[in-house]
Formats: sequence, C-alpha cells, structure tokens
Amino acid sequence: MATVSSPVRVRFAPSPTGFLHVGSGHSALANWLVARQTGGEFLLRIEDTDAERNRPELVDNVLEMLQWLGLQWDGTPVHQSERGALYADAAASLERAGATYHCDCTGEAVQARNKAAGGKPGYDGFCRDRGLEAGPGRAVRFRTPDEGRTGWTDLVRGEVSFANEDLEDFVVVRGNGAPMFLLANAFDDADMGITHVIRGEDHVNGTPKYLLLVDALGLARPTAFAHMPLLVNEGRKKLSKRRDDVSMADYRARGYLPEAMVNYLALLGWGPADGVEVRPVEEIVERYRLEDVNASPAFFDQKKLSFVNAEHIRALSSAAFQERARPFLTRGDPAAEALASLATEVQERVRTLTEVEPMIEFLVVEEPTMDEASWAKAITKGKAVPEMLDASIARLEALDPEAWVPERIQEAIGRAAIDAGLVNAEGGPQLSKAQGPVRVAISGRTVGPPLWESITVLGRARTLARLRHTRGRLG
RNA sequence: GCCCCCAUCGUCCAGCGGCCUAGGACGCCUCCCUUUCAAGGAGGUAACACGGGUUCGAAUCCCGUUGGGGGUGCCA
Repeated sequence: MATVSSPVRVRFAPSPTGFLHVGSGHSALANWLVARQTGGEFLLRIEDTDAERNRPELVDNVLEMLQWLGLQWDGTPVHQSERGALYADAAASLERAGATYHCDCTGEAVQARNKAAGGKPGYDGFCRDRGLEAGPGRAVRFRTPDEGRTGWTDLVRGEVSFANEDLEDFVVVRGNGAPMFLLANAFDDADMGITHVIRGEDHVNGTPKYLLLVDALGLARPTAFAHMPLLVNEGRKKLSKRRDDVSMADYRARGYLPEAMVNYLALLGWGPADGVEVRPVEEIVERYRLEDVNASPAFFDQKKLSFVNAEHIRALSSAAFQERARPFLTRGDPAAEALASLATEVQERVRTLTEVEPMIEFLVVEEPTMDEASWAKAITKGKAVPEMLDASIARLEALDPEAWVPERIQEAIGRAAIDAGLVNAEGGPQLSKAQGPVRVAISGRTVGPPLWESITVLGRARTLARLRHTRGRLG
C-alpha cells in the first residue's frame, strides 16, 4: 500500500454531545500524527448540526482536552452550525441534478411497512416516485443507485466496497430544514480540501453514502480514507460513555500525564518497528505509519496505560516531576515542601500523580492516619514490637541531634533491632523485621519512601513523639 | 435478519511464503538485589480459531466454517 508522504490535510470532527472520550482521542491522535509527520494541516470541525442535542459548553471540553494532549490544531475551528447556507446550496444542487426527492413518511409508517414486508430495516423508497413537492415537515432523501458498487481504498483495511442496492435512500435534509450528518460531513470535507479522512471504524458503513454524495455534488473525493480500529472494553464491546471509563478529563484528573496518554493511545492498533514502546511523542510522529495500523479492535488496557504513565513520570526531571505533581497536592505548600524533601524517592514509586500525596502525607499532618491493615500486620502481628519501639526511642534519643542524618539513623535503628533481639544468623540486625513497627508508628502505613530518609525529614521531635505515642497504645 | 469489518500469548504489538522449535511489551508467577514498597536484574507462564486448498514449503496467499465486532435514525 502506498505510503502517506506528501503533506496531508486532515481533520478531527467531533460532535459536541459528550466529553472528549479516549476513543475520539485515538482518532484525533492518528490525524494529528499524520499531519505533523507530513508537514500537513490538522483542522478541527465541530459537527453541531443537531441543535437539540448540541451542548455548546462541551466544545470547550473537547478543545481543552486536545490542547492538554498537545494535539494543537491549525487555524480556527469550523462550526457546522454556522454554515447552514452552504448545506442548503448543496442540497439545492442535488435537487437540480435529480439526485434527491421529498419524503413525508414518518418513522412509524416506515417501520410498519417494513414489518409487514418481512421485517427488514431501512427506508423502503416509498416516496421515491411520488413526485412530492418540498413542504414543511418533508425530508429530502438521496436516491441511491439500484445497481453497481461503491467502494474505496482504505489505508488500514484495503479495498472496501458495498453493493448500491444495499444502500437505502437516506435523508440529507431533515423535515425542519437542518442538514443531516452525511451531507454536512461530505460537503465540508470537500470544501475544506481534506485529503485524508481518518476516523473510527464505526463510520465504515456510512462511507459509500458519503462517496455517492460527493460524486453527486460534483466534488472531489478525498485521496484516501483510513478507518481506525475501535477501542473496546474487556467484553470486547465498543467503549461506551455509560459503562466504561472513557472521559479524557477523568484520566487527567486521575494523574495521568498527557504524554503518557498519547504514547499509549498510539500503541493501540500500531507498534514501532524497533519495538520500543515507551518514547517521546516526537519519535512517534517520525515513525507512525497509517498503513501499518491494524484493522482489528484493540482493548483499552488501563494496566498498561498505568505502566506507560509510570515510565513517563520516571523520565521527568525531579523539578519537572514536582511541578507536574503540584496540582494534585491538596494540602498546598506544606505538601509541596514535603515532596521536595523526598522527591526522587517518591518519583520512582508512583504510577500516577494522584499517588504522590498519600506518600508524603505523614510529613504534613499532625498525626499520621493509621491504616488498619498496616497496624495489624506490623504492630499486632509483628515480632518483639514493644521491645523494638522502646529500643528505637532510646537509640534515637541518644543520637546527637546534629547527626540526624540517614546513615546515623540507620545505625541507630540497627542497634535498636539488636537490642530488641531482632538479629539475623550473622548476629546483625534484622532490618526488614525491625523497620515495620517504626514505619507504621511514624507514617501509619507499612509501605512508603525509604525509612531512614523519611525519619530524617520528619525530624527528631516528631519521630520520637510518634514512636512514644504508638508505644503508649500498646500499654 | 441484512450489509461491512475482524481473527497470533489473558492483553497490546512484531511476523508481510522459507531466518518461526513464533519475537517484544503489559499482566501474572519464581528467584536475585534489598530497610518496606518501588525501580533494576535473571527466569517462567502463555498464542498462530477450525477445515479445505495453492506451494517443494503457509502464522503468512485463496476459499469456506465458526467466533467476535460494527452499522442498520428526519443522531453524529
């Protein structure tokens, strides 16, 4: 299959009926990648011809999410709602060419006839030859050919074609005068000079009608189409707003990095030849090939997304990591300062930015929130817990306040372990056992950043107070 | 129902007629490292849906079957 090389002119055409969804993001990304790669243009068109469903405020969400992802579009977004006259002209030209007719059938009437005729869906052509004039409430239908085939070369699917006899006479203008999706969509693509139509697989069935319309309008067909694989859930069903986690804004709120989202989305349906999956977007722009995109549906795997996100988090400089985490710190500046003191340790341990704060929270709050499971594991079921806490208090207290550094603290805890009888075969301290009660006492949890560093940052007074408090609870 | 599409490990991707006793990644499991958890290192688990062709040779090409998905609106 030919490679897309000369500059393309592509578009992302969302309908503002919902928040930007990871599936639309996937299609938008494919368009953007190809535009950037070929030095072409990535245009935006808001398909808001349905005044009743249209929610203008959702346009903001779509634009904001595209910007968040870094998918900057070229020029000003086109709004179909402002182009009614153009569609009316197109419809008039269709009528002059005899390509359309007026229809006054109601949906119920069509259904009833279909049922009587054996239950096949679609319009039956009832008004085709009735010669109805235009009139209020009357829709305009396109007269599809009765024979022949309509097809195209799809960059991801190869040759695709439909028998014209299977294509019903579809509506191009509604009874209220509003243009239908297919008319506005096909007309605009030609009018905007779109060379490559890249969109989801759910548009495959509408493509022959689109093509018939473009031809009847005397406009040029796009150079190529590419129907991207659908993104599916664990049940292998198309991702849906109702049952799946698909809102791009939610992923942002849950601490995913836009570069990780873009990286992961690019991996759905495609993979770089060198096998390096996690990489900067510029490298994906260079390597992406529409012709190599798979036609089969891809499962949107949040576990892998998390892995990719963790990799991108670790790739950040410490300063950048702290800056990116800042909006997720609900406890403000104190939390930011706490993070600064343990940044590299935390950065290596989180998969999303929302996991940052819980890891340093013990440094910010008065008293750490005690995790019940951790208490049960390290305190209730721990070995020589009272002894270990007593010894830690004694050893840490004896430590020169000037020497409150990780190395000295490790030594002190090591001695405390030996005092408490937590020794290994060589007579050394059994640190893995010894650190449990201390960690829970100071942070409330069994997992967290390295202990010696945590104690160093917590400070002498607070560390001793928390150890004593926990010791006190044991009686 | 009809039309269209899809079919390699649980998942994503590689494979485009011999290099495949099928490779990488996520996940899961084991071990190492280790103050917890991560990270890192070493292993392991696991797939060409089925049946016919074509060919000296098929995961790769063709046909069929089965399975899955999408569409089937005066929504986009």
